[in-house]
Amino acid sequence: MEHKRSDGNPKAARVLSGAAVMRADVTNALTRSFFEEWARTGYAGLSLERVARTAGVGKAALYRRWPDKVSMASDLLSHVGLTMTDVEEHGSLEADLQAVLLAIRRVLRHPKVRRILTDLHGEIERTPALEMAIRPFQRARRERINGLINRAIKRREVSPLVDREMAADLIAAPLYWRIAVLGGRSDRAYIKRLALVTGAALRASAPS
Amino acid sequence: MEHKRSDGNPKAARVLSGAAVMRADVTNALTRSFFEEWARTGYAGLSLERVARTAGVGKAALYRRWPDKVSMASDLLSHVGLTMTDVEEHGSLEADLQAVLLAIRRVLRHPKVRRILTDLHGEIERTPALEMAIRPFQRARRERINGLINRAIKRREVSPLVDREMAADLIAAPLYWRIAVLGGRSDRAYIKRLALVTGAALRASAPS
DNA sequence: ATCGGTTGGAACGGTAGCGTTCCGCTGAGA
DNA sequence: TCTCAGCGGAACGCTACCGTTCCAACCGAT
Repeated sequence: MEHKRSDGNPKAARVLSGAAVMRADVTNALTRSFFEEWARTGYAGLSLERVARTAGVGKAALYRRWPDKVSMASDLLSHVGLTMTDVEEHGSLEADLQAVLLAIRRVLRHPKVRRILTDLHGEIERTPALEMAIRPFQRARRERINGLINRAIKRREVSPLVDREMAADLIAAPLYWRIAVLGGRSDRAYIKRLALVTGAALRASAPS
Repeated sequence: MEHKRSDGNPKAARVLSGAAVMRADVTNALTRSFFEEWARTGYAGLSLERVARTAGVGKAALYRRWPDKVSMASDLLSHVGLTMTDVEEHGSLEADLQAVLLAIRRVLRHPKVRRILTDLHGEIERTPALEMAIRPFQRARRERINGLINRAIKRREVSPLVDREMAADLIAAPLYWRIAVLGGRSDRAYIKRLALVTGAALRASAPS
């Protein structure tokens, strides 16, 4: 991952001394088009030539920034904001769960995010470099759920022996399955019930 | 779906009267190569030319059977055996759940199946025809879970008001997420605990 | 033995993306 | 004002796949 775009902050363009620097608006247009095309055609069908074209940019401008598709994807993914700052102390396990589920739904509601995510999960088997790029997201989700469980333990709502790994699966999977895989709906009532049911599952998930 | 291969039984080749019929061994080689390549390159990167080549078959033989990629995929998927005959009366909700989870794991353990499945879930958004082809599988899974719930209701283990739709999500999703999306392990102890926890969730899933 | 349809193989023209290179233009720093 | 690097755009040679067409060889049914 040694790109010519080294600082990771496109907005710093054209402020360096000496000579011209790559323009931030071009970088932004390329970034937008990349994800747009990714959602439209999938990663495998993604053509950098088309990305540059729909960005209204020459191919040279793209290849000056990234050497190839997987580097561009990894770099752009690693620069996506994580926005996981919510502390989420809502007073009960079920309330915390509902907040997490709503946050997950908020992300999965964007059709582009949904398409890119499902496509990505299929592509990772073929392109391990992409797995590295999304590891921070997985870690963030895991820590978020860990915090939720720690609070529940402190409240004596679940056993300290609760299986955290299984808990992570139990919380994230059903909603992802429903929204992203099956393309189904999930209104607020569904989320609320899912939070209650998941809470019951977590309370029962201590090893016997 | 009006292919020249109309009977859906390749083994009936060369028994009709009158003249030569497409050879079943060629059809089988193409089928095998199609899924092989699908697992290797993904649906989007799947090239019919390569399928014919790796099958040791001329392109003409392939195009004589299917007009294009999506027709071939739909046809082949619809001919995959469902093997959902197990009645599964194991005496308790948890035992039934464990049997279903083990069956799901048995399928997801095959790397090719896993790859094709995750790829398929991403591709469906772009190729709705594929969705039609896997509907029978979804229906079979749904009925299997419905039967499981009916037996649990009869045993008075769960409320008759249990949310069947959510139950389907709760049962299938965590294991799929763990094995296919995260690429994680799932030994027999994990399955057993997951069955217990899912059972607790189902018992709690009646509307308040 | 003849017939008819499938076979593997090769080739067709067309489309498309890759990664590179060159052009004349623009605009900001010196 | 001059310089210089990034800019859009066009073209390069290359590779690959599409869907079609032709061929001689083959083989089972009649």
